[in-house]
Amino acid sequence: MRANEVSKRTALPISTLRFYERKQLIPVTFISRDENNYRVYDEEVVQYLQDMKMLLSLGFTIEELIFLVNESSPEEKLARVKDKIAYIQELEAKLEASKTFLNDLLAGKANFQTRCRIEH
Amino acid sequence: MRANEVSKRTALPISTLRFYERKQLIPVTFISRDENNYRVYDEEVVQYLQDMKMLLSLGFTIEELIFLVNESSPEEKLARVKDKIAYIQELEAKLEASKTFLNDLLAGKANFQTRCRIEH
DNA sequence: ATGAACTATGAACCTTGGTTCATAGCAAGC
DNA sequence: GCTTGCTATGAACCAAGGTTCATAGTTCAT
Repeated sequence: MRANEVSKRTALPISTLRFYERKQLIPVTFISRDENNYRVYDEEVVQYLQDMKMLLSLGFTIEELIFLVNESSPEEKLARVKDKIAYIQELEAKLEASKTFLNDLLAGKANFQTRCRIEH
Repeated sequence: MRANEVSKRTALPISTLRFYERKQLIPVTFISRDENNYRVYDEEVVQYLQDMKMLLSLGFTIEELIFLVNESSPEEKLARVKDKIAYIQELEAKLEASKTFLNDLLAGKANFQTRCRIEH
């Protein structure tokens, strides 16, 4: 499979595929080269990239993912994932607080709008 | 009040205060100058900055906040805040999905770990 | 067999939200 | 009055996560 197909199947720009490869987020075993030096991607890379995309969208950084993928110990992987779940729960609490804050703004409970109006 | 005090009361570095000012996130009416050209901050700027800090931490960008603060129409402000609440709700749904994904990882339902192991 | 589309490369560029630096003028305590 | 510390400025720098560019070789459809 060449870059174009991987790009279409993962909805990641080719430039991003190359960027991830440069960052070593894509294990070398997923990519070989043909006689023209064109990249040949393994079938499995599609699912792998979809997972990475998901994990990135959760707030994992590329560095974290590289560590997660390359981490030799399954226990370490589990620990990382558990950490992330805890982090997500914190985020959820924060978002709840945020909604309250914004709803207070809407209800006029905060003096934010008053202070904004001062400016005009 | 000078920069040092604002910095201490908002827990924002002075460099950040100047950065926000440069970006026009701080309305000019909150800052004047003394005879030495030192900034003199209005008392109200403390609460204002605390609000901005909160809003930034929710995912508002500086550009959004500038617009929100300077928006002349109260209706527009309300619309913006409502949009943000909707956005936060989307985020919450996404985080829920993320937790499910990660819990599946932990439970070994995904084949992510298997594929990770392939690399070693 | 020719032009459009695909692939390769390294380097430069981009955005967001800031921080650091070099240089210089005030300030405040002892 | 001297030293330490606060303030000022513009410009450069930073990290993250990519994207764009210039240049060059390859492939595919007609």
